Amino acid sequence: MYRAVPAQIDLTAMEHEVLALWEEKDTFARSVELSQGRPTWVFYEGPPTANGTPGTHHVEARAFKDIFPRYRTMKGYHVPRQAGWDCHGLPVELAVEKELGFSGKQDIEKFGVAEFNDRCKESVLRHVGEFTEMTNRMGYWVDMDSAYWTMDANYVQSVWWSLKQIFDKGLLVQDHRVAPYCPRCGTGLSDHELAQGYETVVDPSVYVRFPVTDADFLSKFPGAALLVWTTTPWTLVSNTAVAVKPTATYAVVRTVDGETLVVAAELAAGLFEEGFEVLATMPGTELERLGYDRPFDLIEIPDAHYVILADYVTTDDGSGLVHQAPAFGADDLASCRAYGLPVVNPVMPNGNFEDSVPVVGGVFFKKADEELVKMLDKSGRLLKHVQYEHSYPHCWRCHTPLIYYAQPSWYIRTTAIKDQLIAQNENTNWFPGTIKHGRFGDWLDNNVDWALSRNRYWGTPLPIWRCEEGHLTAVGSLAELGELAGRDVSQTDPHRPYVDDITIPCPTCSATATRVPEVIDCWYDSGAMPFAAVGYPQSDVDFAAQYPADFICEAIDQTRGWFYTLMAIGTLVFDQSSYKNVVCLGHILDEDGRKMSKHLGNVLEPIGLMNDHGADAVRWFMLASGSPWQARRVGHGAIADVVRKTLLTYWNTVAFQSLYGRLADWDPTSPAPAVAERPIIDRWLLSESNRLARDVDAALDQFDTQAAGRLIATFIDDLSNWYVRRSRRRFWDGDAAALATLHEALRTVTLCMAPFTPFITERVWQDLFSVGDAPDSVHLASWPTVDESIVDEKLATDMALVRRIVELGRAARATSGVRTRQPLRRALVSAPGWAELSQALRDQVCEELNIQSSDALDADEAGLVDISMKANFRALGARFGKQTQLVAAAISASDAAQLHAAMRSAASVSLQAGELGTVEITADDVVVTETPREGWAVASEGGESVALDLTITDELRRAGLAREVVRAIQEARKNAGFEVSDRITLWWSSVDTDVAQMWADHSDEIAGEVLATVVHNDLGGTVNVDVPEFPGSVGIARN
RNA sequence: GGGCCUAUAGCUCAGCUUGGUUAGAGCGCUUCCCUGAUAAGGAAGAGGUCGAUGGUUCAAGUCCAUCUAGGCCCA
Repeated sequence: MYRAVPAQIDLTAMEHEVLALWEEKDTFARSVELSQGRPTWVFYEGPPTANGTPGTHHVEARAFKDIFPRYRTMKGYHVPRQAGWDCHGLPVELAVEKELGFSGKQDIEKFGVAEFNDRCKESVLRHVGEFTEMTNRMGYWVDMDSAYWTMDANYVQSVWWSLKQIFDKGLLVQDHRVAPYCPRCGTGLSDHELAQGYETVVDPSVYVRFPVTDADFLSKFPGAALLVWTTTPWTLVSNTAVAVKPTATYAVVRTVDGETLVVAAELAAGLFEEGFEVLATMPGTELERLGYDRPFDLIEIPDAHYVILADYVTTDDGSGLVHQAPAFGADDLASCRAYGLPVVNPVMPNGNFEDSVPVVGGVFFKKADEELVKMLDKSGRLLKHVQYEHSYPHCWRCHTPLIYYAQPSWYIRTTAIKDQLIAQNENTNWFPGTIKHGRFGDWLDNNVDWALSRNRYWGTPLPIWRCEEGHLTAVGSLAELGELAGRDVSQTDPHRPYVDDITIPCPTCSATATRVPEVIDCWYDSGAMPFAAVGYPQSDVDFAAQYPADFICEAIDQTRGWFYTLMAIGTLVFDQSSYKNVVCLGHILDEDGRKMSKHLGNVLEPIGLMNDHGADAVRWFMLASGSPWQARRVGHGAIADVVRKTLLTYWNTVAFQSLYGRLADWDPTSPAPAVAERPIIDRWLLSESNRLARDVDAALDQFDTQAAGRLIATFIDDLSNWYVRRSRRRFWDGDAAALATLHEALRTVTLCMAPFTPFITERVWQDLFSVGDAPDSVHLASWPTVDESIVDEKLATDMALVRRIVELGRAARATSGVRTRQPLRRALVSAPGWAELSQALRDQVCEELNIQSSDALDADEAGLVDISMKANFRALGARFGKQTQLVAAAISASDAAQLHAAMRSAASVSLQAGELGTVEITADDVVVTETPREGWAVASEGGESVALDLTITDELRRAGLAREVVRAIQEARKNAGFEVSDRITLWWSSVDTDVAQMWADHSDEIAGEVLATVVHNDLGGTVNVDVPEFPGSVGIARN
């Protein structure tokens, strides 16, 4: 026996009950336990950075991270799900700095690193609580009790171990890195900080002559000079090279002043407006290694000062020749390094030139511009000097102009394993596929070494100890460190400042070695989670069994974040990427298509959103509404739609089944009638539900939640608005086949939906399906088994035709103005396939349209119909190609009726198609539409038409009246608050003979419909029934 | 500057892989119908140069190229 299911449901309240049920029964833990021993499907949770409150975009990612493990569990896999938290990093530090009102590293040092890191840790713990609450509320099943924390001592040591592996391979090295740097605060800035500080400034823009010194070149072009453009004259002191674009065309020009200059050909006209003469042109490649004389001779830069090639150079502005100062530009550094050029930096960390530099010694870098430009002018090097307005990054704290500044930095030489990375990517399945060779593939193709170190505090300390001699020792664990130090340090917090205090005698020279001051990029932490999360290799785990992941999922911004670091570290340490399938989500936007941000005030708070609409609705929206790969707009309207359209329709069908199942005292565990014995509409529904289970399975196997969701939504609509609508009468009668069929169909769709909407399906499972030896949770149940013998594609096609014919019939009724309650005698149907349809299916049409009989509109009626015919281009195009139009024209020009008649008697017909001559046409080459002529209500579409006979006889009119009476009584019953199962007594009274005749003919039928046990031809009843335009009175009373 | 994604009804989106001649759904709007599960359901109507241009083709929303606009990532 079912539990009673209310027709109305408060989704949010229901979800809280379900959460309590899961809690009480420990359902998640049991679902993982019960699958022990089955094949493992490996999932890695990408740790959210716990440095802020969770947003709606986290719900999106977590919905996807939840659905596939649930689905795979139902499919018979064991899917452990370990949560994780990303604890380190600059965002956490910045948040704490803000809380403490700090404005830079000096404040942190003053405050104390130990104290500061404690605050960072505390901040992480605080935010993790909010994530946990959101995660629970949305029904994301992930084990938070065993969560990994990137700040845990064991985690840090796993990271150390992996860095040691990389160090031992010679791939962890120290080098220079150019990064934005604030000379006042003495700190580098992250990209995020950089974005906050752009200000519009006016800088000098200078064109400077660099005289060529190459003898060969000068012999061809005496007195030639390179024309070089820059907006940072102070960097000219450090000029090391000049870069040209290898693929651009350069010209040697003679100006009106008789000067010989080298510039990019396409920029010459803009630079020399007074006119110029082109002496020669050449590709950039021919200028390579051309020597020149540098503008200032203030500092030593050995083995330099020639032209190099660099792809990044553009010919959009300037001169097409770019001055290179590798200490002050990331591009400069990369291109100069390719030529082995030296990196010379005369600017001190405080932003001033070193005192030893002539002229500008002790001057703040930006202040030097003026003096240097004056010198260039004096020496005759300056060709052109204009003021140039552009946006330049400033420190967001102190507004000091930032300097792009080379600092020593630790790198992982990922470029050395680039080919391996590309090969690993080839073996990875991306969803959507475009990312693989697009955004991610491009990133790998243009791989640069990973700048690993950060000059910060709250991070995994770089485990390298260095002695005065410069010998480096990589350390893989606290135990190892203890051995080296000669004392037990296993209980030491492996963070700064504690780990900094541990010194070791250098294994090479025995001098004292101290840890290098840097911490590492927190992206490395998260990329190390496949092994660090389980404490490998220090712990005792079967690592091979859970590496690599079968599935990971994050939003698209992770292409250069986690997706990359996971693959890179996996490849560096294990020669294999850490994941096989990756789902890459688009971003979530607000209702107006803007990015959600606190600044704009358009953030949807996730818990509020879920309490407004229900977590199921939000999940369904994320998973099945629109394309998950694309940026999507989220708003209350769209989510409310999910509730109304999908969830409540599903729920109401369940409530309907429960209501009539209970009324009939139907036992879901009792043997059901054999499928083959059931009415055709039951067989259709069972075929559809088997198709559903099969097709949703196939879609989810390909990570396509959108397609799967569409299948489910369509099925729910079919279920409610076709199967139940058509079968209501059988449910009123407690028909066992109908109850069994709907029960089975609901069971299938409930299982298919369970990974999407875990709450409502759990509730339905409890109410309808958790009986006998069935699992006590839908989430412990298996994916529905598909019985292919029940799938009937022909029946699906036939039913689709029936439903199209019904639609046409409804349209015809609407145009005729004859309401549906008025029975009609006959419908004529013209549609391919109609003639072969079984009587049972035709009966569906008649019942739905309230028509007594339906017949094929065939040759016998030919005189009554108009026939129109048009070409079937798909068929004709395949046969006639270029001549298709000729044949189509011939078809429309011919007499449709004649042609149609000819086709009925012969397989093919000859037709004159203009210059093409005679062609043979078959019935497949045309689309025929037949429409009756007079006295019929007609609707047609796409070669199918329905005609209704509008003749209304007295019998039909009385039958219509009987229906009218039934409807009025039903309404009265409902208004009077009768239960649907209440039996009644019926009274009627009328002096009209026609009405009397109607009662004589239809009394039993009416009584049956309205559950009347007795009918009196008299006045009476407790409830008066108002039948419109009824000459007399009708009354009812509950028995 | 580079890469990727997107552009279809007032709004949110399918359709594009596999080209076929009145281009679909939902929401909203107008009119009507139906209703003993339903906050439902159904019919008709208004509303579309399928971002622009050019090309391929007998035929282009769909394939190709270029462009425009927006978004994301990177410089």
